[in-house]
Amino acid sequence: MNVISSNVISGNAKVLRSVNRGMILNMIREMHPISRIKIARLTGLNKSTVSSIVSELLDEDLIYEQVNEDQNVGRNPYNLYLKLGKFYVGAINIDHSITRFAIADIDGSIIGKSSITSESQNPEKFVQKCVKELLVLCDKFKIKELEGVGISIAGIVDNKNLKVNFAPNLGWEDFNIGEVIKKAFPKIKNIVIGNDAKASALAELWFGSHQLNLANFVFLSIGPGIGSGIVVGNKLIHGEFQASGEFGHMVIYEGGELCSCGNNGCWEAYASDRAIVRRYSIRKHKKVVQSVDYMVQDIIDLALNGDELATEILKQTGYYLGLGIANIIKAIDPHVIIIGGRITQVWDLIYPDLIEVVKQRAYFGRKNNIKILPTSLKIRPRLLGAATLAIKEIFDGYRITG
Amino acid sequence: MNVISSNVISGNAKVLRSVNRGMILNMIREMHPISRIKIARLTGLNKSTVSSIVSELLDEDLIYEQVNEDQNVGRNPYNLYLKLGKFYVGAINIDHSITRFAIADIDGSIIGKSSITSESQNPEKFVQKCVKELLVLCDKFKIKELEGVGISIAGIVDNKNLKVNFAPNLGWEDFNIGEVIKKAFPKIKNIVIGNDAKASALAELWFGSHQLNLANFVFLSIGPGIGSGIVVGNKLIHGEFQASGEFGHMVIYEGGELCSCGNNGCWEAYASDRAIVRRYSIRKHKKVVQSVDYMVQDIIDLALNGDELATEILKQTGYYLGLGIANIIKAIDPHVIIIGGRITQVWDLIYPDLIEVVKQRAYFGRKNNIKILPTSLKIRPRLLGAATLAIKEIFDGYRITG
DNA sequence: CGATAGTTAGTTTAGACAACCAACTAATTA
DNA sequence: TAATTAGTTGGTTGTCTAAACTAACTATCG
Repeated sequence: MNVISSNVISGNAKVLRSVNRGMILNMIREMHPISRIKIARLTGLNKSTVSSIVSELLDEDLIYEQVNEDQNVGRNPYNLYLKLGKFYVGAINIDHSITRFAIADIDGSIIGKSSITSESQNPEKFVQKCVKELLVLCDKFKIKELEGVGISIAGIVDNKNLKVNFAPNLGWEDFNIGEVIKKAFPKIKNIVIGNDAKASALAELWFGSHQLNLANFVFLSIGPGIGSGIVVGNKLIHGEFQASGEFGHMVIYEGGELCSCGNNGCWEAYASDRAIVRRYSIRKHKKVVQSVDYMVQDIIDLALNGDELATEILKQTGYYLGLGIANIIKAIDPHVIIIGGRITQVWDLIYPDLIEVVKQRAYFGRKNNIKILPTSLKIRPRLLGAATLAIKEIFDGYRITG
Repeated sequence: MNVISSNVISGNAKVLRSVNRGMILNMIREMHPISRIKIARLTGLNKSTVSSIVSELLDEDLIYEQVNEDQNVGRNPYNLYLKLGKFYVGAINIDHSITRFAIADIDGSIIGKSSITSESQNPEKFVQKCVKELLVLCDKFKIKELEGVGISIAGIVDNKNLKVNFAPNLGWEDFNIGEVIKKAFPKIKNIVIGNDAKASALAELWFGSHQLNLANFVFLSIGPGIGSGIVVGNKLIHGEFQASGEFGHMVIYEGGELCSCGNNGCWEAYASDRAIVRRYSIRKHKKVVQSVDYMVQDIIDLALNGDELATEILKQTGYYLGLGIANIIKAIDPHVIIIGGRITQVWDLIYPDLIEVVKQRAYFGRKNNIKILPTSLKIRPRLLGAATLAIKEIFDGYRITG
């Protein structure tokens, strides 16, 4: 029905250059060290074209070269590397209790970090405070300029208009966060905001160390609620209203437990940190005890020290996680599912029950192909995700698909 | 992690031409009548470039032009149209009971149709029979050559290798259907096979008459089971093992009704045609009666004639459909959900209960934006879908995305 | 052990291709 | 006849390719 479908564009010489430049730059980013000739072979481009683009990238200081000292027959190639220590981005992760900051290099390595307590009452003032905090970090690490700032936040966000549509934990609605940051950071080139789970997925995709093809995968972010980022063909699926991947509120038990959203039987009423605390406190104290953040870590620590009840509750959670993951597999059929959150601390505890349900419910003989793993990231995914949002802007360009 | 991500390619002059040619051809297909100048304005291409490509398309006989007789100031433009009556494709939809055939023009209009009873015992022989049937149709309508053949089938299929991985209703597994067709149709340019629900989604996307943007939508195919096709950014999501969109087997009621897959509480154990028959026959006869295909139409006819029990059972089905659809909305966040299957005959009966659950469970204030509609196709979606699979090959080319 | 052949990496230059631009023609109304 | 809009023509520009070149290394053989 619709015609110039969303982001499909026509091509000319400059677009062509941008496509090939982007391809080469990303290849160097992902595979460095790599030589011109290897790039030519992998991309199918003529080696003279590769040479021409590489010399542009050298001029732009995005990459550098070094002679390869291998002892092969023939002339040694120059190794090409991504250049670090030159361009930096700022990262802000706004969570319901703590807001974290970081400065990152374009390879995702963290230069410096800090954090403050989140304040939700006056979003404008709070974001101004965040920007100041970021500037302090820049000062501390003698960074004069940021190439961009990425903000990840628990809620539905509209990156195009730089707005937070709905962040229930913070109580923010239709807040134009981009405007506030633009005012405080008038010189900045890129401001990007994203949902925290989707940003985490990006971080895993770009900087994860699992030796797996993540072209099609789902990142599950388990916290008080459950969010996710769905990656298909190396790209995030955002959804028509930026609300895809809200698996936390899918029904798995029609008429079951009451969820924070007001409905019954949502997955996160069974498998989230909040559900763990609820189940544990009911069993332990015969009533529901609040304060999720504290408690879930306590329960995990108890389990790690051999506490029976805590262990039982967490194993149960593995089962419930598996139920929802089986649904995700049926919906998306990803190659891998990667899980982030405190629960990954007790991975060995939850995994057996989790994988058993998944295998039992994995339809169509995929039993041996299901890869479910904890995140490989050493930095908090949501914070590194915020950085990735900004880094992505530097490397993304046009792409040709066939 | 992976580098030359799947189907991303580098560009040169020829690829550029293909991108722009494809864009113009598809614009004529979707919007005809349209003039060169309008295409230039919409694509952003220079009008001389458009003229050059259009004259190529005229030479290839894919389009034709006609003077526009409007009374505007200035020279009248030539209207460009897609040329019909020149290229045809064959379509085969293999279902568990009936296999249908069609010859279609490249605008999706059906030239001729026929059908035979499905035979699953000897897949190779049966497919040979299908090919013969298609040749008979060609003969009947004096079509000398087919540009391609599309086959849609209820099951998991691997289009790359033209294999049926798993078709439980037919009992086929790892059957190389492409080889059989290639042998019988040695001259044919394109053979495409696809899952029936995914093919239906394509048919709705290409030839549906809902005046809606279907760039992001889900087609739900309700039959004995429930399958779906997920379209994101105008493209089908296939899944790592070609098994995405198998929403029929997601749990909505942990521990609930037994499903044909052996697990409990799957959506299709509540909302499929088979579930309708089961619930109706238990209430009517105090036991489960088999033969789904017959019975569901009977129950629908009863309801259309005012039968109370049939009406009640179908309204209940509306509720269960809504439950699963709410899950799909949370997973994918599509712009529209379109439903195909016999159940759409009683759309007015099921819709109120369906939409009520969906709105109740639609998180994040989307209550007024949810579009759930019956298919707009006049031809059986699964058959037109098979045709679309083959037609798509004629129009698809490289695309540049930003 | 040193000259030379063989091998591989990267550069240069000429040519092809496709899009762009500006000036043109064509066909209409005011 | 002026104004307007659609479409064509011919020259220009940007990018990729192909092939011949240079650069730098190893192997080997007299």
